[in-house]
Amino acid sequence: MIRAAVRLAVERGVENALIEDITAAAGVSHRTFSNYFGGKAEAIAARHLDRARGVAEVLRGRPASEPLWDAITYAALSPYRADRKSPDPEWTASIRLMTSEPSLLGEFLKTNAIAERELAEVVAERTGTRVGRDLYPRLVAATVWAAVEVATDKWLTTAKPAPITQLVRNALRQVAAGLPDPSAE
Amino acid sequence: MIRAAVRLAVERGVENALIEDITAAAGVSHRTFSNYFGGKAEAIAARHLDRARGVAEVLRGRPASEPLWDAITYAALSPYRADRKSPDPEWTASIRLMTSEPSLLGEFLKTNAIAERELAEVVAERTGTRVGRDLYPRLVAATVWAAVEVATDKWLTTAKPAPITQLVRNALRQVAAGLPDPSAE
DNA sequence: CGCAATCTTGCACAGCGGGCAAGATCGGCA
DNA sequence: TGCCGATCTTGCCCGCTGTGCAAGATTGCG
Repeated sequence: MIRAAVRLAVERGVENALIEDITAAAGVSHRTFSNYFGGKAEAIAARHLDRARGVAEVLRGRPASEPLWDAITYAALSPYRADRKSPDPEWTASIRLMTSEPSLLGEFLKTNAIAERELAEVVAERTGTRVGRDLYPRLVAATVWAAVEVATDKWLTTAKPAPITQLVRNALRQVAAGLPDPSAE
Repeated sequence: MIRAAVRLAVERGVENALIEDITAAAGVSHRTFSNYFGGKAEAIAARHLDRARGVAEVLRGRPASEPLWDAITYAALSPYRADRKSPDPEWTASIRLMTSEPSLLGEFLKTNAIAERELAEVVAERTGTRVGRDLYPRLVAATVWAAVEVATDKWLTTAKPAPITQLVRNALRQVAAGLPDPSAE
């Protein structure tokens, strides 16, 4: 069902991919679709949501002895490890779609916000901080996702991009170390 | 019109504030509303969008001699300077609404994304980097907004919060300096 | 087999977004 | 002042969407 939604939306554009078409392609009724998803956008974002939430999950599984940012980097790269070689073309297509179509962008950002929230929780556990009290875990989670988003976007929009794993690693290193003005010496 | 949308949505909830009601309260037709906004969410977020874009605008106006993060901090705090005393209650209400109502959250995040994009542009100008080529300006813009969002959220959800300007300043200082593990010594 | 819980479907309806064309309003210009 | 073009507003209309409701199908367990 998710696959049908993504495929049709990519093929003919989001506007021209009627829910009716999607449900027909998936062999379910219009009504069933609504039982599972709040709308077209949610269906298209569903796969990405799973991947994103996995990051927090993986981080939780890392040994406590591992340095925080090493563990974070490992977790942030984990979605790409699942892909045998270059990232799942269906996933990249959905990202491209969600970041380019205004009607989907909101849902895309929402999924990242959900994942970010969960990541902050795990970071808090690891660092002995509390999400409700300290800024730290939320700042870490927010900057991590910011780095991932920026790296992903660069990877998607550059002609001959470096491997996405390297871009993410690079971005994470920068935000972890701070971002002093490069033009000031 | 924007005011009417926010007021009604806050009073009776987003669901129960029909566009028809909003347009009636604003003295315009249903159709005119659609000419200006793509939907209820966009109307409610409009004010926040203006404030958010102002940050990039203000940063552009800062002297080039000012250290980057000082200028950024000044710009990030500028929306609050407009408010005579404590932040505009209408604005805070709209933020509360947008962050709590799932149907508005996407639009809220979109506005921040737009502002972030513009901020990245200005940061690039200032630091001699290029948005298309370097990760740096986008990482800065993204982390700045992350800091602002986290600080704002804490301010909104804490019982007796510190002044929001202080929270933002604090968050910005942390992300600018990097985020090493506080539990590791 | 039988029953209960869950999932799926069809129906119906209000709300929404937007194309279109007619009318109103406003600005400049002679 | 009076005219005209540009912009803004409105009403009409239609297809798409989301959801409450109730009936029917399916599944799993005893």
